[in-house]
Amino acid sequence: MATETKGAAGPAIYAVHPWVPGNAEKGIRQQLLGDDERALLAKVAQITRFNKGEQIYDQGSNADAVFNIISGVAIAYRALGKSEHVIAFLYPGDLFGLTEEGHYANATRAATPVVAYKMPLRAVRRILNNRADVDVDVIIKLCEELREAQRHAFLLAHNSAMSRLAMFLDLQERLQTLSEDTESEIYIPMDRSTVAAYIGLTPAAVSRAFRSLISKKIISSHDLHHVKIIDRDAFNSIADADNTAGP
Amino acid sequence: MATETKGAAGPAIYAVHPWVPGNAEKGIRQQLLGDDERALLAKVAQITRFNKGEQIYDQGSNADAVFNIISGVAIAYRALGKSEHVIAFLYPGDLFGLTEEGHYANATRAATPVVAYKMPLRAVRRILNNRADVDVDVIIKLCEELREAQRHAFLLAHNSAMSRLAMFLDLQERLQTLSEDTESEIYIPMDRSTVAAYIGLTPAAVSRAFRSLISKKIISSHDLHHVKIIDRDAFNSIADADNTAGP
DNA sequence: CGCTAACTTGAACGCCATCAATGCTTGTGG
DNA sequence: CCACAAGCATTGATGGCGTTCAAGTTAGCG
Repeated sequence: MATETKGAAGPAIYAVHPWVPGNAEKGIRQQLLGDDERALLAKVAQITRFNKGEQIYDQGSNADAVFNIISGVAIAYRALGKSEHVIAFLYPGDLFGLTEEGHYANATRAATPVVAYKMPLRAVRRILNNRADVDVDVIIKLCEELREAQRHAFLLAHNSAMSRLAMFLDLQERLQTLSEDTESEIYIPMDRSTVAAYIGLTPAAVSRAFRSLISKKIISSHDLHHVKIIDRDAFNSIADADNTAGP
Repeated sequence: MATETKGAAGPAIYAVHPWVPGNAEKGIRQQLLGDDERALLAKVAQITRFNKGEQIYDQGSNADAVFNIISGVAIAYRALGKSEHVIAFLYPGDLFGLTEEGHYANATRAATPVVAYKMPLRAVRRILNNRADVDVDVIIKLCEELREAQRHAFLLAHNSAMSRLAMFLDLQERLQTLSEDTESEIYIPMDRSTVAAYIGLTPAAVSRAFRSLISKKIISSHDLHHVKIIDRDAFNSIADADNTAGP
């Protein structure tokens, strides 16, 4: 419906293309899809908007569509008792809803206002079966998401609140190195309790860890959603925590 | 070299095929590749053997090959200080070395004697670029690995040793539901410290958690590598831990 | 059959969870 | 534009649980 195709519009998958030498080291993210691929996907895509906090889909509900974020940040999460566990943060260029079939394995909601392409599963499946080039792009993206999930588990394997928080900030910074340069602030789109649910702590512990990093003059923050790393060396030695091994 | 092609030999990717109705619920794993695809991959594959504990590749080394396990169990891990963090356990039918390019993102070693197909990256890339059908299989497998990594993170988000251990056993059981039926023993191919490195605890804590589950008559074990679940209900309520919410 | 590495067990410490109270911010309606 | 209310973030005190370090035991391998 709301699908105009001016220029190279259409779904976009951003990832570090691993076959281009130099990219992996520098963490350069680029658009994987070619213009014709984007146009192809655009034909079956609908632009959808979600308000901050709005549910995108529920865990266990029928999975009939795949999403591709245009702008905003979404949260993939699962119920964990009366609280919840955050699985991943989804940024522009990310693909989701693909990882589960039949029923969605996690729930997803918008952390900020979100604009996304919504693509019916049947159509996506048809394209995947015919276009090897699109497939490869999806494979690359999935590898990236897999690495991201592994990093998340790595983060959770640390048992100091400060380490976890520092690693979290590091991850967020990396996710935003799309267009920003170093020395800039890290933007934290989600609230404290969501951060807590991601790094496996209580909001209280997250708060204390923040204050601890601030009092050590390692980071600074005036706004709840913006953090700046002051002492990069100290920060790294905490983020790498027990990771302070030799080469 | 050691590549005989009798019948439908060649690399095999096992996964829950999500497009076949009923599979997802029952967790039925099946061979994704067709005979011709297996033959195609077999042409570029070499059968390789590793002894128990032998290194398959190092973290950061040049990634020039993809592996597909035929038999045995491998461990993907990363250094974490002077200890290590286990990222994943790789079972027959799993694909690895694919997720990282240029350099391997994790190290991998054999937990038991391992036999695997080793496929040069260039050849695999060529196949991926041409065969949309193979691509789709890889995509399905990657989605499964992604879910697995997410489950791992979910496990690590719990903060009771017993919960983590129970979830770990649950995962292991699931990975082995390839050919075995319920009520059978769970096989634990790796040693305690590797379990500890996977669930983010110390070996001491793992030991205590085991004894705790045993003294509660929830599991039994005579051998360090075999566990049987006696009280399935109690087990589930611990494995789902705080996950004891309604529908 | 003996050695070595891995597992178990114990005691003390430290860190985060918990619960509760206070302070801040965001959004809403007057 | 201000006042109020509701949710979110912070902060404090206490207790439980896993880490740590170390000693003792078992298991696995030559």
